[in-house]
Amino acid sequence: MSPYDPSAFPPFAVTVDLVVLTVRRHALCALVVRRGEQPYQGRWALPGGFVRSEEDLGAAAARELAEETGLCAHEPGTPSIGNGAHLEQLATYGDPKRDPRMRVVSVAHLVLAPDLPAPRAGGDAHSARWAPVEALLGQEDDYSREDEPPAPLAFDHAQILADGVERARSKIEYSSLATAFCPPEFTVGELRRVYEAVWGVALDPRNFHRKVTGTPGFLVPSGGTTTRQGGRPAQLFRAGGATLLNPPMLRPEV
Amino acid sequence: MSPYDPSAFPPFAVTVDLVVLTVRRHALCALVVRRGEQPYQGRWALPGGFVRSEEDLGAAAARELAEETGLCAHEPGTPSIGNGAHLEQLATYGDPKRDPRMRVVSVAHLVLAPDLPAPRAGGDAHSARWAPVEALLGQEDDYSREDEPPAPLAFDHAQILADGVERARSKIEYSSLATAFCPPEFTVGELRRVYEAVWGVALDPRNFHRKVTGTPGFLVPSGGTTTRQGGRPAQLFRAGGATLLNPPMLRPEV
DNA sequence: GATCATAGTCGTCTTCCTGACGATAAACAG
DNA sequence: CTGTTTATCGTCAGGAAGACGACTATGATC
Repeated sequence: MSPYDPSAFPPFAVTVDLVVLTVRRHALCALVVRRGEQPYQGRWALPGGFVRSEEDLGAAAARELAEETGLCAHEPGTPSIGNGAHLEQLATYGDPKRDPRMRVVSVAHLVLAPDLPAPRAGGDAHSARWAPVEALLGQEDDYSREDEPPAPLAFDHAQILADGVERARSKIEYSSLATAFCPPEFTVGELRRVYEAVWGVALDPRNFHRKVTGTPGFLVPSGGTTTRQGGRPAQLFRAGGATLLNPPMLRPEV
Repeated sequence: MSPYDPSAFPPFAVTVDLVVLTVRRHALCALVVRRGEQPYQGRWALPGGFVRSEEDLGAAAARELAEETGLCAHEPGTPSIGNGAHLEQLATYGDPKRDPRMRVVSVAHLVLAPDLPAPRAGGDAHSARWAPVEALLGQEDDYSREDEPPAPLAFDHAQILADGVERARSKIEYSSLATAFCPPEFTVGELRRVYEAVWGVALDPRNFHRKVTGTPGFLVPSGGTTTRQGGRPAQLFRAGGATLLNPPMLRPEV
């Protein structure tokens, strides 16, 4: 190396893998599909697939997402239309032994989506489901009554998932990205429960309310109220134009 | 798609590109090499090259870095020995048209290094040099007496460089990574000039001194003093064990 | 209908951090 | 010796955040 000789380069397969996160029943959940073939047949894996010949990486990720969930994702540059989810590139994994069949370089992407109905299984997956990330990553916490034993994810997908979760946890600190987990209209309490689920901590409702309503551009009132959470009616908000929070939300000490 | 069929995948070339940053003469500079062949012959580009068949992505980046600069980089997981620089994966660029010859997916890496002597030109590059990022990115600022007209970088390297610079700018806010720009022993003033060069702002020496010396684990005194910056002798420090700064350094308003 | 549980919202107080900036200390240049 | 440069310590006011009390407006229960 490295005479830049295009005629003699080692060929790689390039795939995209998706870390699709949502908040369901007060828990951070990831989308996983059951593998229908070897290797790791029958094991859970992150959704993904090959990048096509004339396809950009982000486009491939958005296509795979649509195939698996029907979601219309938009990257930050793209104008935000419809009920799209947030999509961003996460990292690239290229260990020579990560796929026993051949050399595969996978460009992982992170998707943050509001709570959805059951995912539709599509493509090569026998089935798809939402699973709490704690169970998938084999944390210490209680999945005593979870219906799925914590079989490890296929390939290096546990590492990819862990990286995606950590990205989400840190990114909602200094950006308004937590609203990507919420429906178009939401209450301060619902947004707080998103933070609590993603961080796995309890937050003071009064300080949280003061913080988010006092940050300019974070939330804009939509006029209505709702009692879907019970208790006193809560004001409804939409995500404001601000994307960066300054000063940031502070994650409580460990 | 996407039956995961290894026998029928579109082949890609996978490369690593390097954004190597350092601080020289109070300016943030990047390592660029002059291209010796088509396309973009004679233009400046980021150093990089093909990933080998049995080589991990980070290893390929470290190898290319050593070939270009002689630097021994270590990724965060690796134990930090010697005069190594900081290396981390930045992002992956895979636009189908980014290289006119063929489909190339490039995994860009970010390297932060202390000020070095002139880079040694190696590999396929006719020559290598440090260039201020402002000139490379065609900023508004004064490069009136720069010896190089701001010819745009080859391929999409201007975008990659801009992403790397932005990563460095934000990362020194909440991590101790600014010390990667410093020699093993440095003064508070030298560290402050790193921040000033990377951010392009002036910082109050008194508040900066209070902040960095008051953050536990950021700096540990090494015992000696130096007057290499002129003026009153300054205490010498080494980087402490802390990697995350909490609370972070605050970048002044724009 | 009274009571209770639940969630939302507004305030207060203390503590910590930061930005602005005065003042002193220790070197070198003339 | 005097001015210049850089380093370092201190003070003060303003803002943000954690802890927590108090009040409000619903639905559920008796």
